[in-house]
Amino acid sequence: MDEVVTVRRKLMRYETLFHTGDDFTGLYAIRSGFFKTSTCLENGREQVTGFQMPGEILGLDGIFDAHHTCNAVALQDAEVCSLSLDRIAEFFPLVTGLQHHVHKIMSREIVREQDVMLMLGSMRSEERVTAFLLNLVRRLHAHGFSRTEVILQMTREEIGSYLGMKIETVSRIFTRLMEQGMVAVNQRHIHILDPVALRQSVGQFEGLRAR
Amino acid sequence: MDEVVTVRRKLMRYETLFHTGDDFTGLYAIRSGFFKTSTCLENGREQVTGFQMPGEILGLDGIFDAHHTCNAVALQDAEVCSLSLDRIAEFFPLVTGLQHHVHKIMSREIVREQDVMLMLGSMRSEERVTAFLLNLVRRLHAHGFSRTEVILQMTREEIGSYLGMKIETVSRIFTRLMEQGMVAVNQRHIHILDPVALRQSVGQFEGLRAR
DNA sequence: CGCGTCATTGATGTGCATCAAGTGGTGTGG
DNA sequence: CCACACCACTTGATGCACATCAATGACGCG
Repeated sequence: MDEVVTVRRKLMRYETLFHTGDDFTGLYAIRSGFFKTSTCLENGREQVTGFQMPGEILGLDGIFDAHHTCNAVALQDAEVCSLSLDRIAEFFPLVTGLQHHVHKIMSREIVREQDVMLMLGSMRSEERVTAFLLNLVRRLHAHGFSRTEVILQMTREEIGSYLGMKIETVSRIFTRLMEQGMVAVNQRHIHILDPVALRQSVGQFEGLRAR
Repeated sequence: MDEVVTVRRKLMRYETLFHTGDDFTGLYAIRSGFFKTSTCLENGREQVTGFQMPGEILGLDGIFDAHHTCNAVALQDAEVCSLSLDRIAEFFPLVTGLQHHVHKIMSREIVREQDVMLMLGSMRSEERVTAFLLNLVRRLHAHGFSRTEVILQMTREEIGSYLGMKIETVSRIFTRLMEQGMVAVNQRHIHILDPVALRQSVGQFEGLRAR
Protein backbone atom coordinates (compact mmCIF):
# COMPACT_ATOMS: atom_id res chain seq x y z
CA MET A 1 0.00 0.00 0.00
CA ASP A 2 2.94 2.31 0.61
CA GLU A 3 3.51 2.26 -3.12
CA VAL A 4 0.44 4.34 -3.83
CA VAL A 5 1.12 6.97 -1.21
CA THR A 6 2.18 10.10 -2.98
CA VAL A 7 2.34 12.80 -0.33
CA ARG A 8 1.99 13.22 3.38
CA ARG A 9 0.41 16.31 4.75
CA LYS A 10 0.11 17.79 8.22
CA LEU A 11 -2.88 19.90 9.18
CA MET A 12 -3.44 22.18 12.12
CA ARG A 13 -6.63 22.12 14.13
CA TYR A 14 -9.54 23.61 12.18
CA GLU A 15 -7.55 23.54 8.95
CA THR A 16 -9.47 22.38 5.88
CA LEU A 17 -8.27 19.38 3.92
CA PHE A 18 -10.58 20.08 0.99
CA HIS A 19 -13.56 22.31 0.28
CA THR A 20 -16.80 21.72 -1.58
CA GLY A 21 -16.08 22.23 -5.25
CA ASP A 22 -12.35 21.53 -5.03
CA ASP A 23 -10.95 19.42 -7.82
CA PHE A 24 -10.67 15.80 -6.83
CA THR A 25 -7.04 14.72 -6.84
CA GLY A 26 -7.14 11.55 -4.80
CA LEU A 27 -8.15 9.98 -1.54
CA TYR A 28 -6.75 10.68 1.91
CA ALA A 29 -5.91 8.10 4.54
CA ILE A 30 -6.01 9.58 8.03
CA ARG A 31 -2.85 8.76 9.97
CA SER A 32 -3.61 10.84 13.02
CA GLY A 33 -6.21 13.35 14.14
CA PHE A 34 -9.95 13.60 13.94
CA PHE A 35 -12.00 15.08 11.08
CA LYS A 36 -15.48 16.20 10.28
CA THR A 37 -17.10 16.47 6.87
CA SER A 38 -19.89 18.96 6.25
CA THR A 39 -21.82 20.62 3.49
CA CYS A 40 -22.94 24.21 3.33
CA LEU A 41 -26.65 24.94 3.06
CA GLU A 42 -27.89 27.91 1.10
CA ASN A 43 -28.45 30.05 4.15
CA GLY A 44 -24.84 29.68 5.19
CA ARG A 45 -25.46 27.18 7.94
CA GLU A 46 -23.54 23.95 7.79
CA GLN A 47 -24.69 20.38 8.14
CA VAL A 48 -22.21 17.83 9.41
CA THR A 49 -22.28 14.66 7.32
CA GLY A 50 -19.76 12.58 9.20
CA PHE A 51 -16.84 12.23 11.59
CA GLN A 52 -13.68 10.40 10.60
CA MET A 53 -10.79 9.06 12.64
CA PRO A 54 -7.34 7.57 12.08
CA GLY A 55 -7.37 4.55 9.82
CA GLU A 56 -10.34 5.81 7.84
CA ILE A 57 -10.53 7.23 4.31
CA LEU A 58 -11.61 10.71 3.25
CA GLY A 59 -12.59 11.98 -0.18
CA LEU A 60 -14.64 9.17 -1.72
CA ASP A 61 -17.34 11.70 -2.57
CA GLY A 62 -15.10 13.39 -5.11
CA ILE A 63 -14.67 10.47 -7.49
CA PHE A 64 -18.08 10.84 -9.08
CA ASP A 65 -17.66 14.06 -10.98
CA ALA A 66 -14.05 14.89 -10.10
CA HIS A 67 -15.08 17.52 -7.57
CA HIS A 68 -15.62 17.29 -3.86
CA THR A 69 -19.15 17.74 -2.60
CA CYS A 70 -18.32 18.43 1.03
CA ASN A 71 -15.75 20.12 3.24
CA ALA A 72 -13.29 18.12 5.33
CA VAL A 73 -11.95 19.91 8.39
CA ALA A 74 -9.48 18.67 11.00
CA LEU A 75 -10.85 18.87 14.53
CA GLN A 76 -7.36 18.27 15.91
CA ASP A 77 -3.86 18.64 14.55
CA ALA A 78 -3.74 15.83 12.04
CA GLU A 79 -1.72 14.02 9.45
CA VAL A 80 -2.97 12.39 6.26
CA CYS A 81 -1.54 10.47 3.33
CA SER A 82 -2.67 11.32 -0.19
CA LEU A 83 -3.57 8.29 -2.24
CA SER A 84 -3.79 8.69 -5.97
CA LEU A 85 -6.46 6.54 -7.61
CA ASP A 86 -4.39 6.56 -10.78
CA ARG A 87 -1.50 5.06 -8.92
CA ILE A 88 -3.80 2.43 -7.49
CA ALA A 89 -5.02 1.60 -10.98
CA GLU A 90 -1.46 1.58 -12.25
CA PHE A 91 -0.42 -0.92 -9.65
CA PHE A 92 -3.49 -3.02 -10.05
CA PRO A 93 -2.09 -5.59 -12.47
CA LEU A 94 0.73 -6.21 -10.00
CA VAL A 95 -1.10 -6.08 -6.73
CA THR A 96 -4.13 -8.19 -7.35
CA GLY A 97 -6.81 -7.52 -4.82
CA LEU A 98 -5.87 -3.93 -4.20
CA GLN A 99 -8.51 -2.76 -6.59
CA HIS A 100 -10.95 -4.99 -4.83
CA HIS A 101 -9.87 -3.40 -1.59
CA VAL A 102 -10.94 -0.01 -2.90
CA HIS A 103 -14.33 -1.46 -3.78
CA LYS A 104 -14.67 -2.79 -0.27
CA ILE A 105 -13.84 0.56 1.28
CA MET A 106 -16.40 2.28 -0.92
CA SER A 107 -19.02 -0.36 -0.24
CA ARG A 108 -18.45 -0.05 3.48
CA GLU A 109 -18.99 3.68 3.19
CA ILE A 110 -22.26 3.07 1.36
CA VAL A 111 -23.45 0.63 3.99
CA ARG A 112 -22.44 2.92 6.80
CA GLU A 113 -24.34 5.81 5.31
CA GLN A 114 -27.38 3.59 4.95
CA ASP A 115 -27.15 2.99 8.68
CA VAL A 116 -27.09 6.72 9.33
CA MET A 117 -30.11 7.14 7.06
CA LEU A 118 -31.87 4.47 9.08
CA MET A 119 -30.94 6.21 12.26
CA LEU A 120 -32.11 9.63 11.11
CA GLY A 121 -35.28 8.21 9.64
CA SER A 122 -36.54 6.08 12.44
CA MET A 123 -34.87 6.72 15.80
CA ARG A 124 -35.90 9.12 18.48
CA SER A 125 -33.29 11.59 19.59
CA GLU A 126 -32.21 9.70 22.71
CA GLU A 127 -31.66 6.60 20.59
CA ARG A 128 -29.62 8.61 18.10
CA VAL A 129 -27.30 9.97 20.73
CA THR A 130 -26.71 6.57 22.33
CA ALA A 131 -26.18 5.00 18.90
CA PHE A 132 -23.73 7.76 18.11
CA LEU A 133 -21.80 7.22 21.33
CA LEU A 134 -21.68 3.46 20.89
CA ASN A 135 -20.56 3.80 17.29
CA LEU A 136 -17.84 6.21 18.36
CA VAL A 137 -16.38 4.04 21.11
CA ARG A 138 -16.49 0.99 18.87
CA ARG A 139 -14.55 2.71 16.13
CA LEU A 140 -12.09 4.15 18.64
CA HIS A 141 -11.65 0.79 20.32
CA ALA A 142 -10.94 -0.77 16.94
CA HIS A 143 -7.97 1.57 16.80
CA GLY A 144 -6.69 0.75 20.24
CA PHE A 145 -8.45 3.32 22.41
CA SER A 146 -10.49 2.70 25.52
CA ARG A 147 -13.98 1.31 25.14
CA THR A 148 -15.27 3.19 28.16
CA GLU A 149 -13.63 6.60 27.91
CA VAL A 150 -14.10 9.11 25.11
CA ILE A 151 -13.02 12.68 24.77
CA LEU A 152 -15.27 14.22 22.20
CA GLN A 153 -13.47 16.20 19.55
CA MET A 154 -16.59 17.99 18.38
CA THR A 155 -18.95 20.52 19.88
CA ARG A 156 -22.54 19.78 20.87
CA GLU A 157 -23.51 21.87 17.89
CA GLU A 158 -21.64 19.56 15.52
CA ILE A 159 -23.12 16.48 17.16
CA GLY A 160 -26.58 17.97 16.79
CA SER A 161 -25.99 18.91 13.20
CA TYR A 162 -24.86 15.37 12.45
CA LEU A 163 -27.74 13.72 14.31
CA GLY A 164 -30.40 16.11 13.06
CA MET A 165 -31.29 17.79 16.32
CA LYS A 166 -30.69 21.04 18.17
CA ILE A 167 -27.87 21.70 20.58
CA GLU A 168 -30.29 22.03 23.51
CA THR A 169 -31.68 18.59 22.83
CA VAL A 170 -28.23 17.04 22.70
CA SER A 171 -27.42 18.64 26.02
CA ARG A 172 -30.66 17.54 27.66
CA ILE A 173 -30.12 13.97 26.51
CA PHE A 174 -26.60 13.86 27.92
CA THR A 175 -27.92 14.95 31.29
CA ARG A 176 -30.75 12.42 31.06
CA LEU A 177 -28.31 9.60 30.31
CA MET A 178 -26.22 10.80 33.24
CA GLU A 179 -29.23 10.84 35.58
CA GLN A 180 -29.96 7.27 34.53
CA GLY A 181 -26.41 6.31 35.42
CA MET A 182 -25.48 5.14 31.95
CA VAL A 183 -22.66 7.61 31.41
CA ALA A 184 -20.69 10.23 33.27
CA VAL A 185 -20.39 13.45 31.33
CA ASN A 186 -17.93 16.18 32.14
CA GLN A 187 -17.55 18.73 29.42
CA ARG A 188 -16.36 16.71 26.45
CA HIS A 189 -15.12 13.87 28.56
CA ILE A 190 -17.53 10.92 28.41
CA HIS A 191 -17.28 7.86 30.62
CA ILE A 192 -19.38 4.91 29.54
CA LEU A 193 -20.67 3.41 32.80
CA ASP A 194 -23.30 0.95 31.59
CA PRO A 195 -22.78 -0.15 27.97
CA VAL A 196 -25.47 -2.81 28.27
CA ALA A 197 -28.13 -0.30 29.27
CA LEU A 198 -26.92 2.04 26.53
CA ARG A 199 -27.31 -0.65 23.91
CA GLN A 200 -30.77 -1.43 25.21
CA SER A 201 -31.70 2.23 25.04
CA VAL A 202 -30.94 2.17 21.33
CA GLY A 203 -33.96 -0.10 21.28
CA GLN A 204 -34.77 -2.19 18.31
CA PHE A 205 -31.61 -0.97 16.65
CA GLU A 206 -29.14 -2.74 18.86
CA GLY A 207 -28.90 -5.24 16.04
CA LEU A 208 -27.35 -2.68 13.71
CA ARG A 209 -24.42 -4.26 12.01
CA ALA A 210 -21.15 -3.49 13.75
CA ARG A 211 -18.67 -1.67 11.59
CA MET B 1 -20.00 -3.41 -21.23
CA ASP B 2 -21.89 -6.32 -22.71
CA GLU B 3 -18.82 -8.41 -22.11
CA VAL B 4 -19.29 -8.36 -18.36
CA VAL B 5 -22.96 -9.25 -18.42
CA THR B 6 -23.26 -12.80 -17.25
CA VAL B 7 -26.97 -13.46 -16.90
CA ARG B 8 -30.28 -11.76 -17.49
CA ARG B 9 -33.08 -12.33 -15.09
CA LYS B 10 -36.75 -11.50 -15.15
CA LEU B 11 -38.63 -10.80 -11.95
CA MET B 12 -42.32 -10.63 -11.25
CA ARG B 13 -43.85 -7.85 -9.20
CA TYR B 14 -42.96 -8.15 -5.51
CA GLU B 15 -40.33 -10.76 -6.27
CA THR B 16 -37.09 -10.38 -4.34
CA LEU B 17 -33.80 -9.94 -6.19
CA PHE B 18 -31.69 -10.51 -3.10
CA HIS B 19 -32.25 -10.69 0.64
CA THR B 20 -30.27 -9.38 3.57
CA GLY B 21 -27.54 -11.89 4.30
CA ASP B 22 -27.46 -13.38 0.82
CA ASP B 23 -24.02 -14.07 -0.56
CA PHE B 24 -22.84 -11.29 -2.81
CA THR B 25 -22.35 -12.60 -6.33
CA GLY B 26 -22.28 -9.42 -8.35
CA LEU B 27 -24.07 -6.23 -9.21
CA TYR B 28 -27.35 -5.83 -11.04
CA ALA B 29 -28.13 -3.30 -13.74
CA ILE B 30 -31.85 -2.58 -13.95
CA ARG B 31 -33.10 -2.87 -17.52
CA SER B 32 -36.78 -2.41 -16.79
CA GLY B 33 -39.02 -2.13 -13.76
CA PHE B 34 -38.86 -0.31 -10.49
CA PHE B 35 -37.25 -1.54 -7.25
CA LYS B 36 -37.10 -0.71 -3.59
CA THR B 37 -34.37 -1.60 -1.14
CA SER B 38 -35.15 -2.04 2.54
CA THR B 39 -33.74 -3.40 5.74
CA CYS B 40 -35.58 -5.29 8.41
CA LEU B 41 -35.61 -3.87 11.91
CA GLU B 42 -35.59 -6.16 14.92
CA ASN B 43 -39.29 -5.85 15.53
CA GLY B 44 -40.08 -7.10 12.07
CA ARG B 45 -40.96 -3.74 10.59
CA GLU B 46 -39.11 -2.67 7.51
CA GLN B 47 -37.39 0.57 6.65
CA VAL B 48 -37.08 1.53 3.00
CA THR B 49 -33.56 2.73 2.16
CA GLY B 50 -34.06 3.63 -1.49
CA PHE B 51 -35.95 3.37 -4.76
CA GLN B 52 -34.21 2.37 -7.98
CA MET B 53 -35.25 2.65 -11.59
CA PRO B 54 -34.06 1.44 -15.00
CA GLY B 55 -30.49 2.45 -15.75
CA GLU B 56 -29.46 2.31 -12.11
CA ILE B 57 -27.31 -0.23 -10.26
CA LEU B 58 -28.33 -2.51 -7.39
CA GLY B 59 -26.16 -4.46 -4.99
CA LEU B 60 -23.26 -2.14 -4.18
CA ASP B 61 -23.88 -2.75 -0.49
CA GLY B 62 -22.77 -6.37 -0.82
CA ILE B 63 -19.18 -5.76 -1.85
CA PHE B 64 -17.97 -4.86 1.60
CA ASP B 65 -18.20 -8.17 3.36
CA ALA B 66 -19.50 -10.34 0.51
CA HIS B 67 -23.03 -10.35 1.90
CA HIS B 68 -25.96 -8.12 1.14
CA THR B 69 -27.15 -5.84 3.92
CA CYS B 70 -30.57 -5.04 2.51
CA ASN B 71 -33.43 -6.58 0.55
CA ALA B 72 -34.13 -5.60 -3.05
CA VAL B 73 -37.70 -6.11 -4.20
CA ALA B 74 -39.26 -5.42 -7.59
CA LEU B 75 -42.26 -3.09 -7.38
CA GLN B 76 -43.18 -3.99 -10.97
CA ASP B 77 -42.37 -6.83 -13.29
CA ALA B 78 -38.71 -6.18 -14.00
CA GLU B 79 -35.61 -7.33 -15.80
CA VAL B 80 -32.04 -7.05 -14.60
CA CYS B 81 -28.58 -7.94 -15.87
CA SER B 82 -26.13 -9.56 -13.52
CA LEU B 83 -22.68 -7.98 -13.62
CA SER B 84 -19.84 -9.93 -12.14
CA LEU B 85 -17.20 -7.77 -10.49
CA ASP B 86 -14.67 -10.48 -11.24
CA ARG B 87 -15.46 -10.20 -14.89
CA ILE B 88 -15.07 -6.44 -14.68
CA ALA B 89 -11.68 -6.89 -13.05
CA GLU B 90 -10.75 -9.50 -15.61
CA PHE B 91 -11.53 -7.14 -18.45
CA PHE B 92 -9.93 -4.20 -16.82
CA PRO B 93 -6.52 -4.41 -18.50
CA LEU B 94 -8.34 -4.40 -21.84
CA VAL B 95 -11.04 -1.90 -21.20
CA THR B 96 -9.25 0.95 -19.51
CA GLY B 97 -11.62 3.26 -17.73
CA LEU B 98 -14.18 0.61 -16.97
CA GLN B 99 -12.77 0.19 -13.52
CA HIS B 100 -12.90 3.90 -13.10
CA HIS B 101 -16.52 3.77 -14.19
CA VAL B 102 -17.28 1.45 -11.30
CA HIS B 103 -15.65 3.91 -8.92
CA LYS B 104 -17.78 6.68 -10.30
CA ILE B 105 -20.97 4.69 -9.82
CA MET B 106 -20.03 3.91 -6.25
CA SER B 107 -19.03 7.47 -5.54
CA ARG B 108 -22.31 8.74 -6.93
CA GLU B 109 -24.13 6.38 -4.61
CA ILE B 110 -22.17 7.73 -1.65
CA VAL B 111 -22.95 11.31 -2.60
CA ARG B 112 -26.61 10.54 -3.16
CA GLU B 113 -26.91 8.93 0.23
CA GLN B 114 -25.29 11.96 1.78
CA ASP B 115 -28.06 14.02 0.23
CA VAL B 116 -30.68 11.76 1.77
CA MET B 117 -28.96 12.08 5.12
CA LEU B 118 -29.07 15.83 4.73
CA MET B 119 -32.71 15.65 3.87
CA LEU B 120 -33.63 13.43 6.80
CA GLY B 121 -31.52 15.47 9.17
CA SER B 122 -32.65 18.96 8.39
CA MET B 123 -35.84 19.20 6.33
CA ARG B 124 -39.40 19.42 7.54
CA SER B 125 -41.75 16.80 6.25
CA GLU B 126 -43.34 18.96 3.54
CA GLU B 127 -39.86 19.75 2.21
CA ARG B 128 -38.96 16.07 2.21
CA VAL B 129 -41.98 15.10 0.17
CA THR B 130 -41.44 17.82 -2.41
CA ALA B 131 -37.73 16.98 -2.60
CA PHE B 132 -38.69 13.35 -3.07
CA LEU B 133 -41.12 14.18 -5.88
CA LEU B 134 -38.67 16.46 -7.66
CA ASN B 135 -35.91 13.88 -7.37
CA LEU B 136 -38.22 11.23 -8.77
CA VAL B 137 -39.33 13.19 -11.83
CA ARG B 138 -35.77 14.27 -12.53
CA ARG B 139 -34.51 10.71 -12.52
CA LEU B 140 -37.47 9.55 -14.60
CA HIS B 141 -37.01 12.39 -17.05
CA ALA B 142 -33.35 11.44 -17.41
CA HIS B 143 -34.62 8.12 -18.72
CA GLY B 144 -37.06 9.61 -21.17
CA PHE B 145 -40.23 9.87 -19.12
CA SER B 146 -42.42 12.90 -18.62
CA ARG B 147 -41.24 15.62 -16.31
CA THR B 148 -44.75 16.49 -15.21
CA GLU B 149 -46.48 13.12 -14.84
CA VAL B 150 -45.54 10.36 -12.44
CA ILE B 151 -47.25 7.16 -11.53
CA LEU B 152 -45.91 6.15 -8.17
CA GLN B 153 -44.86 2.55 -7.96
CA MET B 154 -44.79 2.54 -4.18
CA THR B 155 -47.37 2.83 -1.43
CA ARG B 156 -47.69 5.82 0.90
CA GLU B 157 -46.34 3.52 3.57
CA GLU B 158 -43.14 2.94 1.60
CA ILE B 159 -42.74 6.63 0.88
CA GLY B 160 -43.17 7.38 4.56
CA SER B 161 -40.71 4.69 5.56
CA TYR B 162 -38.15 6.13 3.15
CA LEU B 163 -38.70 9.74 4.21
CA GLY B 164 -38.92 9.00 7.91
CA MET B 165 -42.54 9.91 8.50
CA LYS B 166 -45.90 8.25 9.03
CA ILE B 167 -48.33 7.35 6.30
CA GLU B 168 -50.90 9.87 7.58
CA THR B 169 -48.38 12.68 7.32
CA VAL B 170 -47.50 11.72 3.76
CA SER B 171 -51.16 11.76 2.87
CA ARG B 172 -51.85 15.10 4.54
CA ILE B 173 -48.91 16.68 2.73
CA PHE B 174 -50.13 15.45 -0.65
CA THR B 175 -53.50 17.05 -0.01
CA ARG B 176 -51.84 20.23 1.21
CA LEU B 177 -49.72 20.45 -1.95
CA MET B 178 -52.87 19.85 -3.96
CA GLU B 179 -54.76 22.60 -2.12
CA GLN B 180 -51.89 24.95 -2.92
CA GLY B 181 -52.21 24.04 -6.58
CA MET B 182 -48.70 22.67 -6.91
CA VAL B 183 -49.70 19.16 -7.90
CA ALA B 184 -52.75 17.15 -8.83
CA VAL B 185 -52.91 13.86 -6.96
CA ASN B 186 -55.19 11.02 -7.93
CA GLN B 187 -54.31 7.85 -6.15
CA ARG B 188 -50.79 7.10 -7.30
CA HIS B 189 -51.01 9.33 -10.31
CA ILE B 190 -49.19 12.62 -9.70
CA HIS B 191 -49.34 15.60 -12.01
CA ILE B 192 -46.73 18.28 -11.37
CA LEU B 193 -48.58 21.57 -11.97
CA ASP B 194 -46.14 24.14 -10.62
CA PRO B 195 -42.56 22.88 -10.54
CA VAL B 196 -41.24 26.34 -9.66
CA ALA B 197 -43.38 26.59 -6.55
CA LEU B 198 -42.44 23.03 -5.64
CA ARG B 199 -38.77 23.83 -5.83
CA GLN B 200 -39.30 26.91 -3.71
CA SER B 201 -41.16 24.85 -1.16
CA VAL B 202 -38.05 22.72 -0.70
CA GLY B 203 -36.70 25.91 0.78
CA GLN B 204 -33.05 26.43 1.36
CA PHE B 205 -32.42 23.05 -0.16
CA GLU B 206 -33.30 23.93 -3.70
CA GLY B 207 -29.57 24.15 -4.24
CA LEU B 208 -29.10 20.45 -3.64
CA ARG B 209 -26.90 19.08 -6.32
CA ALA B 210 -28.85 17.52 -9.16
CA ARG B 211 -28.18 13.85 -9.69
C1' DC C 1 -71.81 -8.27 -2.97
C1' DG C 2 -68.51 -8.51 0.88
C1' DC C 3 -64.00 -8.44 2.11
C1' DG C 4 -59.05 -6.77 2.11
C1' DT C 5 -55.81 -3.29 1.05
C1' DC C 6 -54.56 1.33 0.64
C1' DA C 7 -55.60 6.07 1.42
C1' DT C 8 -57.83 10.11 3.50
C1' DT C 9 -59.47 12.87 7.31
C1' DG C 10 -60.24 14.39 12.09
C1' DA C 11 -59.19 14.64 17.24
C1' DT C 12 -55.77 14.39 20.55
C1' DG C 13 -51.09 13.67 22.48
C1' DT C 14 -46.07 14.27 22.68
C1' DG C 15 -41.22 14.98 21.36
C1' DC C 16 -38.44 18.22 19.99
C1' DA C 17 -37.66 23.13 18.49
C1' DT C 18 -37.71 27.63 19.87
C1' DC C 19 -37.03 31.40 22.88
C1' DA C 20 -34.78 33.07 26.81
C1' DA C 21 -31.96 33.19 30.87
C1' DG C 22 -28.19 31.51 33.43
C1' DT C 23 -23.65 28.75 34.42
C1' DG C 24 -18.92 27.66 34.07
C1' DG C 25 -14.49 27.44 31.94
C1' DT C 26 -10.88 29.99 29.46
C1' DG C 27 -8.32 33.79 27.78
C1' DT C 28 -7.06 38.70 27.89
C1' DG C 29 -5.77 43.10 29.49
C1' DG C 30 -5.38 46.40 33.21
C1' DC D 1 -4.56 38.75 40.43
C1' DC D 2 -8.94 40.17 39.34
C1' DA D 3 -12.47 42.16 36.09
C1' DC D 4 -14.30 41.33 32.00
C1' DA D 5 -15.62 39.23 27.83
C1' DC D 6 -16.41 35.30 25.18
C1' DC D 7 -17.57 30.85 24.22
C1' DA D 8 -19.62 26.26 24.81
C1' DC D 9 -22.91 24.44 27.42
C1' DT D 10 -27.03 23.86 30.55
C1' DT D 11 -31.67 24.56 32.10
C1' DG D 12 -36.46 26.18 32.04
C1' DA D 13 -40.97 27.78 29.76
C1' DT D 14 -43.72 27.66 25.77
C1' DG D 15 -45.24 26.38 21.06
C1' DC D 16 -45.60 23.69 17.05
C1' DA D 17 -44.89 19.77 13.85
C1' DC D 18 -45.64 15.37 13.56
C1' DA D 19 -47.19 10.88 15.74
C1' DT D 20 -50.89 8.40 17.43
C1' DC D 21 -55.50 6.79 17.70
C1' DA D 22 -59.77 6.18 15.47
C1' DA D 23 -63.23 6.42 11.87
C1' DT D 24 -64.40 6.62 7.11
C1' DG D 25 -63.78 6.33 2.08
C1' DA D 26 -62.11 4.42 -2.45
C1' DC D 27 -60.70 0.78 -5.25
C1' DG D 28 -59.80 -4.11 -6.62
C1' DC D 29 -60.89 -8.94 -6.41
C1' DG D 30 -62.88 -13.51 -5.33
